[in-house]
Amino acid sequence: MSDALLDAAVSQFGDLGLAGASTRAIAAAAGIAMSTITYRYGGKDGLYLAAADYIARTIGERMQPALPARAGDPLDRILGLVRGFTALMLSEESRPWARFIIREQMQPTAAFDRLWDGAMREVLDSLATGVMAATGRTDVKAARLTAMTFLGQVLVFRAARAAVMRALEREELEPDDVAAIHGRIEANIRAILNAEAVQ
Amino acid sequence: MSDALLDAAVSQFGDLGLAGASTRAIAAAAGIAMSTITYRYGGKDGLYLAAADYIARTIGERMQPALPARAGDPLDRILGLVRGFTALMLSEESRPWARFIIREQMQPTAAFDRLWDGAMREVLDSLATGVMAATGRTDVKAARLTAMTFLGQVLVFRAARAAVMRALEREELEPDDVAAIHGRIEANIRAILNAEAVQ
DNA sequence: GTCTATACTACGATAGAC
DNA sequence: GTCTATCGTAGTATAGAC
Repeated sequence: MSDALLDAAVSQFGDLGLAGASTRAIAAAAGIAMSTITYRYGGKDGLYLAAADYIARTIGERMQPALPARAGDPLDRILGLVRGFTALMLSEESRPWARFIIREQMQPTAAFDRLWDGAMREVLDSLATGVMAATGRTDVKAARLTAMTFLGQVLVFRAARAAVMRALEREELEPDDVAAIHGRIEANIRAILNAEAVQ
Repeated sequence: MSDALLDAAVSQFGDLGLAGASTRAIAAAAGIAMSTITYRYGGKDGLYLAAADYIARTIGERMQPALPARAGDPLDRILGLVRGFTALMLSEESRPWARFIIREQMQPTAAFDRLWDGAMREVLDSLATGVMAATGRTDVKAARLTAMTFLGQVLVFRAARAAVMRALEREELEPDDVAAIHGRIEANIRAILNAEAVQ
């Protein structure tokens, strides 16, 4: 379900933060009166939480297909999950809500619980399970740590996008940059899991 | 050189962003009158840029010892650089200015140039040079991409700190968590460089 | 339910005393 | 140089018309 008000809220909260965004501007972008926000969500804070739910729902839908830890090669499952996450992080679509999430990571509010429960925990668990299966190791915390380093290699291309663009000397990501990033990450993960596997 | 006003500015701009932070609150934290900010830096924007310079200077000083691409094993140089960066990202000291930088990454302003030139470019170049030396490869862009994935594995522990704490089921990072993170990252980098090295 | 009006608060900038 | 006092602007919330 699409919602003009929530789209505008995610975009502006993501770009400017809770304090920086204004309900006037959000309402204007959504084509409604500001007081309608008060009516529907009780105020700015309520709208912010609703935006978090909206993001969690969207990510959940996007990642769902890759999630189930069904039978199959664990390495393939991990690579599929990471590739999906990478594509998401590189996409323009992810920009506003990735910003939203990173802000919440740095300063969690009640909205972070909704993001974590609604979208993040499942992805991390699925990755950690795959890591254990692929390496033959059983330390859950260690597997989660490894999974985190996988996610970090992907996240950096969104969270440090400005530095990435300077490093690549580009104005924006070209298709061959995207391919190179996918290839680099996949090679890294293969190397790490390979080195970690118990004989 | 320490400066109460710049410390307060970095902290509050980092936590709340340019729009969210207020000059009144910054001045109060620094124990000066708000109008003194106008006098010294011309206004809020000027203070923000000065804060960026201050951060770049601080990071430059911290990373300086590990930077020179002197003789020695390239793998050791890389691991030393990454270990220093990891210690910085895990430290409480880095919290306020890491937030500041990540905000600038997501929405670069003129302040990003100062951060990039003053602190980041040198670290990335040094890492990329090390990657080329360690693997025997000569593609600079590819080496920078690899360096970025190294930094991403470190950055995630600051940028996604809230998720890390939930994954580790901790309230705050304990010494053995820090040791495990250092060990995980080092093992990953060894595996990646090893797999990448031309025979 | 959604709008327009308005009340109230907090912000950044500036002028002028010291 | 640093302060206090004040101005204009923009923010959220609310009351009341439709």
